[in-house]
Amino acid sequence: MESAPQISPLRYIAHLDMDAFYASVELLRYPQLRGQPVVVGGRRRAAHNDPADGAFTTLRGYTGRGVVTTSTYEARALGVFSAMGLMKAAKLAPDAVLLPADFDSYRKYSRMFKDAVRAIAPQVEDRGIDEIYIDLTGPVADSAAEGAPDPWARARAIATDIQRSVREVTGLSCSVGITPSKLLSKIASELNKPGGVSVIRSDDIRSTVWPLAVRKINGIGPKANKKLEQFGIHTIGDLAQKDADWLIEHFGRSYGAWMHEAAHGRDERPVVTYSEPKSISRETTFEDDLHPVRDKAQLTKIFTDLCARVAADLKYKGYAGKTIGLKIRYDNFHTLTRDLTIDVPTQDAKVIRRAAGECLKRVPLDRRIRLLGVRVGALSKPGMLAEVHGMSLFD
DNA sequence: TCTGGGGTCCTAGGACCC
DNA sequence: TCTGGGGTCCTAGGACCC
Repeated sequence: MESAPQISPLRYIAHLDMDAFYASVELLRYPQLRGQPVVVGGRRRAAHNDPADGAFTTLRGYTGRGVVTTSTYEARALGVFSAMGLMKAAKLAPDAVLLPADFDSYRKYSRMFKDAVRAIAPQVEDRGIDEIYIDLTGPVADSAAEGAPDPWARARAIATDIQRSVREVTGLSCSVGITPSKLLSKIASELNKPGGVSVIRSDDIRSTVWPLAVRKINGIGPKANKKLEQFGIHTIGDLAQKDADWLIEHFGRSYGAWMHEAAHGRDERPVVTYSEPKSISRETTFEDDLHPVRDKAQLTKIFTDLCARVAADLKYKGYAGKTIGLKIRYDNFHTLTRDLTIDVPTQDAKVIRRAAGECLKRVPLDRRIRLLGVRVGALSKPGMLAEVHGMSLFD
Protein backbone atom coordinates (compact mmCIF):
# COMPACT_ATOMS: atom_id res chain seq x y z
CA MET A 1 0.00 0.00 0.00
CA GLU A 2 1.52 3.26 -1.16
CA SER A 3 0.55 6.47 0.57
CA ALA A 4 1.35 9.99 -0.48
CA PRO A 5 4.75 11.07 0.84
CA GLN A 6 4.50 13.26 3.89
CA ILE A 7 5.81 16.75 3.36
CA SER A 8 7.57 17.48 6.61
CA PRO A 9 9.15 20.82 7.34
CA LEU A 10 12.90 20.81 6.86
CA ARG A 11 14.77 20.56 10.13
CA TYR A 12 18.39 21.19 11.02
CA ILE A 13 19.39 18.53 13.52
CA ALA A 14 22.88 18.25 14.97
CA HIS A 15 24.48 15.25 16.66
CA LEU A 16 27.40 16.19 18.88
CA ASP A 17 29.82 13.51 20.00
CA MET A 18 32.69 14.20 22.39
CA ASP A 19 36.00 12.86 21.04
CA ALA A 20 37.37 9.91 23.05
CA PHE A 21 35.57 11.48 26.00
CA TYR A 22 36.84 9.62 29.10
CA ALA A 23 40.37 9.41 27.78
CA SER A 24 40.34 13.09 26.85
CA VAL A 25 39.20 14.06 30.36
CA GLU A 26 42.10 12.01 31.76
CA LEU A 27 44.50 13.85 29.45
CA LEU A 28 43.39 17.14 31.01
CA ARG A 29 44.58 15.71 34.32
CA TYR A 30 47.75 14.11 32.93
CA PRO A 31 48.80 16.31 29.99
CA GLN A 32 52.17 14.55 29.91
CA LEU A 33 50.37 11.55 28.41
CA ARG A 34 49.24 13.48 25.34
CA GLY A 35 50.28 11.75 22.12
CA GLN A 36 50.60 8.37 23.83
CA PRO A 37 48.34 5.32 23.62
CA VAL A 38 46.16 5.48 26.73
CA VAL A 39 43.21 3.31 27.70
CA VAL A 40 40.62 3.91 30.39
CA GLY A 41 39.04 0.88 31.99
CA GLY A 42 39.39 -1.96 34.41
CA ARG A 43 38.79 -2.06 38.09
CA ARG A 44 39.56 0.69 40.51
CA ARG A 45 42.64 -0.87 41.97
CA ALA A 46 43.95 -2.54 38.82
CA ALA A 47 45.85 0.59 37.89
CA HIS A 48 47.99 2.26 40.51
CA ASN A 49 49.33 5.43 39.09
CA ASP A 50 51.72 7.75 40.78
CA PRO A 51 52.29 10.54 38.31
CA ALA A 52 54.43 12.27 40.93
CA ASP A 53 57.30 9.94 40.09
CA GLY A 54 56.22 9.63 36.48
CA ALA A 55 55.19 6.01 36.90
CA PHE A 56 52.05 5.00 35.09
CA THR A 57 50.73 1.47 34.99
CA THR A 58 50.81 0.00 31.53
CA LEU A 59 48.74 -2.80 30.09
CA ARG A 60 51.70 -5.18 30.11
CA GLY A 61 50.90 -8.32 32.04
CA TYR A 62 47.33 -7.29 32.83
CA THR A 63 45.16 -10.07 34.26
CA GLY A 64 41.50 -9.75 35.12
CA ARG A 65 38.03 -9.20 33.74
CA GLY A 66 38.17 -5.55 32.83
CA VAL A 67 37.29 -4.16 29.42
CA VAL A 68 38.42 -1.05 27.58
CA THR A 69 35.98 1.76 28.25
CA THR A 70 37.69 4.32 26.02
CA SER A 71 41.00 4.50 24.22
CA THR A 72 42.90 7.46 22.80
CA TYR A 73 43.31 7.70 19.03
CA GLU A 74 46.93 6.56 19.45
CA ALA A 75 45.70 3.37 21.14
CA ARG A 76 43.02 2.86 18.48
CA ALA A 77 45.78 2.99 15.87
CA LEU A 78 47.17 -0.13 17.59
CA GLY A 79 43.81 -1.88 17.32
CA VAL A 80 42.55 -1.18 20.83
CA PHE A 81 38.86 -0.22 20.89
CA SER A 82 36.00 0.16 23.37
CA ALA A 83 34.51 -3.01 24.90
CA MET A 84 37.65 -5.04 24.14
CA GLY A 85 38.90 -7.21 26.97
CA LEU A 86 41.95 -5.67 28.65
CA MET A 87 43.87 -8.94 28.34
CA LYS A 88 43.53 -8.76 24.59
CA ALA A 89 44.34 -5.05 24.59
CA ALA A 90 47.51 -5.84 26.58
CA LYS A 91 48.69 -8.14 23.79
CA LEU A 92 48.10 -5.49 21.15
CA ALA A 93 49.48 -2.53 23.08
CA PRO A 94 51.49 -3.66 26.12
CA ASP A 95 53.03 -0.21 26.58
CA ALA A 96 49.74 1.67 26.54
CA VAL A 97 49.01 3.44 29.82
CA LEU A 98 46.04 2.06 31.77
CA LEU A 99 44.00 4.53 33.78
CA PRO A 100 41.05 3.63 36.03
CA ALA A 101 37.70 5.19 35.18
CA ASP A 102 36.66 8.20 37.27
CA PHE A 103 32.95 8.57 36.56
CA ASP A 104 32.43 11.49 38.95
CA SER A 105 34.86 13.50 36.91
CA TYR A 106 33.29 12.47 33.57
CA ARG A 107 29.84 13.43 34.85
CA LYS A 108 31.18 16.82 35.84
CA TYR A 109 32.61 17.49 32.38
CA SER A 110 29.42 16.12 30.84
CA ARG A 111 27.34 18.71 32.67
CA MET A 112 29.81 21.42 31.66
CA PHE A 113 29.72 20.70 27.94
CA LYS A 114 25.94 20.27 27.86
CA ASP A 115 25.41 23.56 29.67
CA ALA A 116 27.74 25.25 27.19
CA VAL A 117 25.69 23.88 24.28
CA ARG A 118 22.35 24.84 25.84
CA ALA A 119 23.54 28.42 26.23
CA ILE A 120 23.78 28.59 22.43
CA ALA A 121 20.98 26.18 21.36
CA PRO A 122 18.54 25.12 24.09
CA GLN A 123 16.81 22.20 22.32
CA VAL A 124 19.14 19.46 23.54
CA GLU A 125 18.43 15.75 23.86
CA ASP A 126 20.64 13.74 26.20
CA ARG A 127 22.02 10.55 24.69
CA GLY A 128 24.29 9.51 27.48
CA ILE A 129 27.32 11.03 29.10
CA ASP A 130 29.21 12.04 25.97
CA GLU A 131 26.70 12.76 23.21
CA ILE A 132 23.61 14.82 22.47
CA TYR A 133 21.24 15.76 19.70
CA ILE A 134 20.53 19.45 19.14
CA ASP A 135 17.62 20.87 17.16
CA LEU A 136 19.14 23.84 15.37
CA THR A 137 16.02 24.68 13.36
CA GLY A 138 15.16 27.65 15.57
CA PRO A 139 18.69 29.06 15.79
CA VAL A 140 19.16 28.66 12.03
CA ALA A 141 15.97 30.65 11.38
CA ASP A 142 17.00 33.27 13.96
CA SER A 143 20.39 33.76 12.32
CA ALA A 144 18.84 34.49 8.91
CA ALA A 145 19.09 38.20 9.56
CA GLU A 146 22.83 38.01 10.04
CA GLY A 147 23.78 37.42 6.43
CA ALA A 148 24.68 34.07 4.88
CA PRO A 149 21.84 33.18 2.53
CA ASP A 150 22.39 29.40 2.75
CA PRO A 151 20.73 28.00 5.90
CA TRP A 152 23.14 25.02 5.86
CA ALA A 153 26.06 27.44 6.03
CA ARG A 154 24.38 29.11 8.98
CA ALA A 155 23.86 25.73 10.68
CA ARG A 156 27.54 24.99 10.14
CA ALA A 157 28.49 28.33 11.66
CA ILE A 158 26.37 27.62 14.73
CA ALA A 159 28.00 24.19 15.08
CA THR A 160 31.45 25.72 14.88
CA ASP A 161 30.42 28.24 17.53
CA ILE A 162 29.23 25.37 19.75
CA GLN A 163 32.51 23.52 19.28
CA ARG A 164 34.48 26.64 20.22
CA SER A 165 32.37 27.19 23.33
CA VAL A 166 32.68 23.54 24.43
CA ARG A 167 36.44 23.78 24.02
CA GLU A 168 36.66 27.04 25.95
CA VAL A 169 34.59 25.70 28.83
CA THR A 170 36.00 22.17 29.08
CA GLY A 171 39.22 22.05 27.08
CA LEU A 172 37.74 19.14 25.13
CA SER A 173 37.03 18.63 21.45
CA CYS A 174 33.91 17.24 19.84
CA SER A 175 32.60 16.27 16.43
CA VAL A 176 29.30 17.42 14.98
CA GLY A 177 27.05 16.13 12.22
CA ILE A 178 24.27 18.30 10.81
CA THR A 179 21.47 16.83 8.68
CA PRO A 180 17.67 16.89 8.49
CA SER A 181 17.29 14.01 11.02
CA LYS A 182 18.72 12.36 14.10
CA LEU A 183 19.45 9.17 12.17
CA LEU A 184 21.58 10.92 9.56
CA SER A 185 23.25 13.28 12.01
CA LYS A 186 24.43 10.35 14.10
CA ILE A 187 26.08 8.94 10.99
CA ALA A 188 27.43 12.34 9.97
CA SER A 189 29.17 13.14 13.25
CA GLU A 190 31.37 10.08 12.79
CA LEU A 191 32.53 11.08 9.32
CA ASN A 192 35.00 13.72 10.42
CA LYS A 193 36.37 12.67 13.79
CA PRO A 194 37.98 14.14 15.74
CA GLY A 195 36.99 17.77 15.78
CA GLY A 196 35.04 17.90 12.51
CA VAL A 197 31.73 19.28 11.36
CA SER A 198 29.97 17.23 8.67
CA VAL A 199 26.86 18.26 6.80
CA ILE A 200 24.61 15.87 4.89
CA ARG A 201 21.68 17.28 2.93
CA SER A 202 18.93 15.04 1.58
CA ASP A 203 20.48 15.25 -1.88
CA ASP A 204 23.78 13.87 -0.52
CA ILE A 205 22.35 10.61 0.83
CA ARG A 206 23.17 8.57 -2.29
CA SER A 207 26.75 9.80 -2.56
CA THR A 208 27.65 10.06 1.13
CA VAL A 209 25.51 7.59 3.06
CA TRP A 210 24.85 4.72 0.68
CA PRO A 211 28.51 3.65 0.38
CA LEU A 212 28.75 3.19 4.16
CA ALA A 213 28.40 -0.17 5.96
CA VAL A 214 24.89 -0.97 7.23
CA ARG A 215 26.44 -1.25 10.69
CA LYS A 216 26.82 2.54 10.69
CA ILE A 217 23.06 2.85 11.15
CA ASN A 218 22.22 3.38 14.81
CA GLY A 219 19.95 0.41 15.53
CA ILE A 220 21.67 -2.16 13.32
CA GLY A 221 23.86 -4.12 15.69
CA PRO A 222 26.03 -7.24 15.38
CA LYS A 223 23.12 -9.70 15.00
CA ALA A 224 21.21 -7.83 12.30
CA ASN A 225 24.49 -7.02 10.56
CA LYS A 226 25.45 -10.68 10.35
CA LYS A 227 22.07 -11.65 8.98
CA LEU A 228 22.17 -8.86 6.41
CA GLU A 229 25.63 -9.96 5.31
CA GLN A 230 24.34 -13.48 4.74
CA PHE A 231 21.93 -11.95 2.23
CA GLY A 232 24.80 -10.12 0.56
CA ILE A 233 23.73 -6.77 2.00
CA HIS A 234 26.81 -4.90 3.12
CA THR A 235 26.24 -1.20 2.48
CA ILE A 236 23.35 1.10 3.26
CA GLY A 237 22.93 1.39 -0.50
CA ASP A 238 22.52 -2.41 -0.74
CA LEU A 239 19.86 -2.17 1.94
CA ALA A 240 18.06 0.67 0.13
CA GLN A 241 17.79 -1.52 -2.99
CA LYS A 242 15.70 -4.11 -1.13
CA ASP A 243 12.00 -3.48 -1.10
CA ALA A 244 10.15 -3.05 2.15
CA ASP A 245 8.11 -6.25 1.81
CA TRP A 246 11.24 -8.35 1.44
CA LEU A 247 12.79 -6.79 4.54
CA ILE A 248 9.58 -7.26 6.51
CA GLU A 249 9.46 -10.90 5.49
CA HIS A 250 12.97 -11.54 6.80
CA PHE A 251 13.26 -9.12 9.73
CA GLY A 252 9.72 -8.72 11.01
CA ARG A 253 7.02 -6.15 10.54
CA SER A 254 8.40 -3.40 12.67
CA TYR A 255 12.15 -3.86 12.28
CA GLY A 256 11.99 -4.58 8.54
CA ALA A 257 9.91 -1.50 7.82
CA TRP A 258 12.18 0.63 9.97
CA MET A 259 15.30 -0.65 8.16
CA HIS A 260 13.79 0.31 4.83
CA GLU A 261 13.02 3.83 6.02
CA ALA A 262 16.46 4.17 7.59
CA ALA A 263 18.27 3.12 4.42
CA HIS A 264 16.47 5.92 2.57
CA GLY A 265 17.39 8.40 5.30
CA ARG A 266 13.83 8.88 6.50
CA ASP A 267 13.49 9.61 10.21
CA GLU A 268 10.99 12.01 11.75
CA ARG A 269 11.83 11.43 15.43
CA PRO A 270 11.80 14.73 17.31
CA VAL A 271 14.58 15.96 19.58
CA VAL A 272 13.25 15.14 23.06
CA THR A 273 14.57 17.48 25.72
CA TYR A 274 13.27 15.60 28.76
CA SER A 275 12.24 12.05 29.64
CA GLU A 276 11.56 10.19 32.88
CA PRO A 277 13.73 7.17 33.73
CA LYS A 278 12.05 3.77 33.34
CA SER A 279 14.28 1.71 35.60
CA ILE A 280 17.23 1.99 37.94
CA SER A 281 19.65 -0.90 38.44
CA ARG A 282 22.96 -2.02 39.88
CA GLU A 283 24.96 -5.03 38.88
CA THR A 284 28.42 -6.41 39.49
CA THR A 285 30.70 -8.93 37.87
CA PHE A 286 32.85 -10.81 40.37
CA GLU A 287 36.61 -10.96 40.20
CA ASP A 288 36.23 -14.76 40.32
CA ASP A 289 33.10 -16.81 39.72
CA LEU A 290 31.29 -17.64 42.96
CA HIS A 291 29.69 -20.92 43.92
CA PRO A 292 26.09 -20.71 45.18
CA VAL A 293 26.80 -23.10 48.04
CA ARG A 294 30.48 -22.73 48.91
CA ASP A 295 30.43 -18.94 48.55
CA LYS A 296 26.94 -18.43 49.87
CA ALA A 297 27.87 -15.94 52.59
CA GLN A 298 29.80 -13.78 50.16
CA LEU A 299 27.00 -13.90 47.58
CA THR A 300 24.39 -12.99 50.16
CA LYS A 301 26.37 -9.94 51.21
CA ILE A 302 26.87 -8.78 47.62
CA PHE A 303 23.17 -9.32 46.91
CA THR A 304 22.08 -7.29 49.93
CA ASP A 305 24.57 -4.54 49.08
CA LEU A 306 23.21 -4.28 45.54
CA CYS A 307 19.70 -3.84 46.94
CA ALA A 308 20.95 -1.13 49.30
CA ARG A 309 22.70 0.68 46.43
CA VAL A 310 19.59 0.58 44.23
CA ALA A 311 17.51 1.88 47.16
CA ALA A 312 20.00 4.71 47.70
CA ASP A 313 19.87 5.58 43.98
CA LEU A 314 16.07 5.62 44.06
CA LYS A 315 16.03 7.93 47.07
CA TYR A 316 18.68 10.22 45.61
CA LYS A 317 16.76 10.55 42.36
CA GLY A 318 13.34 10.72 44.00
CA TYR A 319 11.72 7.59 42.61
CA ALA A 320 9.99 4.48 43.90
CA GLY A 321 9.29 1.38 41.84
CA LYS A 322 7.05 -1.65 42.04
CA THR A 323 8.73 -4.15 39.72
CA ILE A 324 11.80 -5.66 41.34
CA GLY A 325 14.13 -7.59 39.05
CA LEU A 326 16.99 -10.01 39.50
CA LYS A 327 19.70 -10.67 36.93
CA ILE A 328 22.10 -13.54 37.15
CA ARG A 329 24.89 -14.57 34.80
CA TYR A 330 26.49 -17.99 35.10
CA ASP A 331 30.11 -18.89 34.47
CA ASN A 332 29.16 -19.96 30.93
CA PHE A 333 27.83 -16.43 30.34
CA HIS A 334 24.25 -17.66 30.11
CA THR A 335 22.13 -14.89 31.57
CA LEU A 336 18.64 -14.94 32.98
CA THR A 337 16.27 -12.55 34.66
CA ARG A 338 13.31 -12.86 37.01
CA ASP A 339 11.03 -10.14 38.23
CA LEU A 340 8.26 -9.62 40.68
CA THR A 341 5.74 -6.81 40.83
CA ILE A 342 4.69 -5.76 44.30
CA ASP A 343 1.54 -3.84 45.28
CA VAL A 344 3.10 -0.65 46.54
CA PRO A 345 6.01 1.21 44.91
CA THR A 346 9.06 1.16 47.15
CA GLN A 347 12.47 2.71 47.60
CA ASP A 348 13.22 0.68 50.69
CA ALA A 349 16.27 -1.58 50.67
CA LYS A 350 14.64 -4.26 52.83
CA VAL A 351 11.51 -4.44 50.67
CA ILE A 352 13.64 -4.64 47.53
CA ARG A 353 15.81 -7.30 49.15
CA ARG A 354 12.78 -9.41 50.07
CA ALA A 355 11.25 -9.22 46.57
CA ALA A 356 14.59 -9.90 44.88
CA GLY A 357 15.02 -12.84 47.27
CA GLU A 358 11.72 -14.26 45.98
CA CYS A 359 13.05 -13.91 42.45
CA LEU A 360 16.21 -15.73 43.44
CA LYS A 361 14.13 -18.74 44.51
CA ARG A 362 12.89 -19.13 40.94
CA VAL A 363 16.37 -19.44 39.49
CA PRO A 364 18.49 -22.60 39.21
CA LEU A 365 21.55 -22.42 41.46
CA ASP A 366 23.51 -25.37 40.16
CA ARG A 367 26.60 -23.72 38.75
CA ARG A 368 29.04 -20.93 39.41
CA ILE A 369 27.90 -17.34 39.02
CA ARG A 370 29.87 -14.47 37.50
CA LEU A 371 27.36 -11.61 37.80
CA LEU A 372 24.52 -10.54 40.02
CA GLY A 373 22.21 -7.58 39.38
CA VAL A 374 19.16 -5.93 40.94
CA ARG A 375 16.79 -3.66 39.08
CA VAL A 376 13.72 -1.62 40.02
CA GLY A 377 11.26 -0.67 37.30
CA ALA A 378 7.70 0.64 36.94
CA LEU A 379 8.94 3.84 38.56
CA SER A 380 6.85 6.62 39.99
CA LYS A 381 7.57 9.80 41.92
CA PRO A 382 6.42 9.28 45.48
CA GLY A 383 4.52 12.42 46.46
CA MET A 384 4.85 14.07 49.84
CA LEU A 385 1.55 12.56 50.97
CA ALA A 386 2.63 9.05 50.13
CA GLU A 387 5.56 9.42 52.45
CA VAL A 388 3.32 10.32 55.37
CA HIS A 389 2.51 6.81 56.38
CA GLY A 390 -1.15 6.08 56.93
CA MET A 391 -2.29 9.69 56.67
CA SER A 392 -5.01 10.63 54.25
CA LEU A 393 -6.07 14.05 53.01
CA PHE A 394 -9.06 13.93 55.35
CA ASP A 395 -7.26 13.18 58.60
C1' DT B 1 41.82 -13.43 25.12
C1' DC B 2 36.49 -14.75 26.84
C1' DT B 3 33.14 -10.78 27.00
C1' DG B 4 31.72 -4.00 32.32
C1' DG B 5 27.72 -1.45 33.89
C1' DG B 6 23.83 1.37 33.05
C1' DG B 7 20.05 1.80 30.30
C1' DT B 8 15.82 1.51 26.38
C1' DC B 9 12.72 -0.76 23.41
C1' DC B 10 10.44 -4.75 21.32
C1' DT B 11 8.19 -9.30 21.20
C1' DA B 12 5.37 -12.83 22.78
C1' DG B 13 2.58 -15.65 25.75
C1' DG B 14 -0.56 -16.02 29.52
C1' DA B 15 -3.73 -14.13 33.05
C1' DC B 16 -7.59 -11.58 33.78
C1' DC B 17 -11.39 -8.48 32.91
C1' DC B 18 -15.21 -6.65 30.24
C1' DT C 1 -22.91 -23.70 27.50
C1' DC C 2 -20.14 -22.04 23.90
C1' DT C 3 -17.86 -18.58 21.38
C1' DG C 4 -15.75 -14.12 20.47
C1' DG C 5 -12.63 -10.06 20.67
C1' DG C 6 -10.28 -6.13 22.91
C1' DG C 7 -7.43 -4.14 26.45
C1' DT C 8 -4.12 -4.19 30.10
C1' DC C 9 -0.80 -6.11 33.14
C1' DC C 10 2.89 -9.29 34.18
C1' DT C 11 6.92 -11.94 33.02
C1' DA C 12 11.12 -13.49 30.25
C1' DG C 13 14.25 -12.91 26.83
C1' DG C 14 16.88 -10.52 23.46
C1' DA C 15 18.83 -6.78 20.53
C1' DC C 16 20.88 -2.64 20.84
C1' DC C 17 23.10 1.69 22.60
C1' DC C 18 26.64 4.55 25.25
